[in-house]
Amino acid sequence: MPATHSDTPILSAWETSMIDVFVRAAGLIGLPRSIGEIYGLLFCTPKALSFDELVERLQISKGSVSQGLKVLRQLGAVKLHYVPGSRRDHYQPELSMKRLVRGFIKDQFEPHLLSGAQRLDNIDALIEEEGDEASRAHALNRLGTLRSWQQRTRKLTPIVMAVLGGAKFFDKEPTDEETII
Amino acid sequence: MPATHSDTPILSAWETSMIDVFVRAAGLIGLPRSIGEIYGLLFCTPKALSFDELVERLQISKGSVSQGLKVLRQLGAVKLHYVPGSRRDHYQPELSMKRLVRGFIKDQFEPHLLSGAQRLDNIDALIEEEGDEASRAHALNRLGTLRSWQQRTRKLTPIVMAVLGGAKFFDKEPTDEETII
DNA sequence: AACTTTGTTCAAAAAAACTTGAACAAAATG
DNA sequence: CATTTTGTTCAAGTTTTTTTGAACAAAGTT
Repeated sequence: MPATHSDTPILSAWETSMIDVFVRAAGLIGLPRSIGEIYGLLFCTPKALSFDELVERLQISKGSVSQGLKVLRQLGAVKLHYVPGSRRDHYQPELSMKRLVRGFIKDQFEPHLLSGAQRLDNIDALIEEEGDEASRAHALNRLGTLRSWQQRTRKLTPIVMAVLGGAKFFDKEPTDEETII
Repeated sequence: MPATHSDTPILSAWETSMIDVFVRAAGLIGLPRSIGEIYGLLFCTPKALSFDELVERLQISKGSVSQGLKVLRQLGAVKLHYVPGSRRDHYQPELSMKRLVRGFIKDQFEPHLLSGAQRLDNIDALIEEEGDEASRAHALNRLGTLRSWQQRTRKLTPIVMAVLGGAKFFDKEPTDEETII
């Protein structure tokens, strides 16, 4: 019997399938497969896993695991779990959907939205130094549309978070402030 | 004067910048640059543009424009605009954020959610044919978490649409049905 | 019917994103 | 302090995605 490697290197059928779900989900939000795999395996496993265990069970390189964990930490999607006997870092998945979504929005969405606001101001300036009155008017009109889209997107975020928090939520008018918790 | 090509082949500064905004936005939701460019130029331009005008002004291949318009049509992000004098198809951008978002969700998100539901049932079956009682219990527990995430995501969609519609919105309890419009 | 216009398709080229693994750094251990 | 353990970095390799452009189809013109 040519035992190439022992212990628990192979993933069970249900683990493979569940990891696959996370790989797809990762793809959906623009994250690489390896990140889906890492989070997925942590999600499947009862105990915290070390760096090495991730490398071994997922059969991916140390580089991928290192970079993947870095991103997952930034997103707040994994937490370091101190294990007394061991010098290694151990990881557990964040299981709160609300926190996962917040991390993603804060890290991947909001930065784009904010830089976007500045860009629109630049475009505004560029339009002012343009050709005839009529085309300037149209350009400013479209810019206004874009600004309204941005605003609405910003308003959406806290609402989404509120709903995920299982919160009671109330909103009288589109122009009103939201009452959240 | 070596006039390589005439008319309006070059984009103005503000057009370039505004198109850039859409290219970034496209990237954010996983669509190729060319699609951002096409929608962006349509968004900048007062009149409907033909296939050829898109090719010429954006300086991209016919293939890219053809495929890009196909996707944009599927998403409902562009509309065919009949122009009396011309045999060519002319396109205008969809300007309603609500419709744009709905198109995107319907086309890119919901399919994954639905197929996801089936996948979870398969995983359920796989877990049942597994090792010891304890690990099965944990696996089923995690599967339950995943199902609750799915459900919440499904609940979110109509809420997002309602908010984008500028609608009055009310929700007493997490478990309640939503009252929309 | 032959020709032109308009747009699609798809294989190949180009570009972008992801993964790997070897070299490296940091810190603990003996 | 030399050695081992643990994890990071990054250039090079691989894979995936996107773009191109030439061949093709469909439909209108003359």
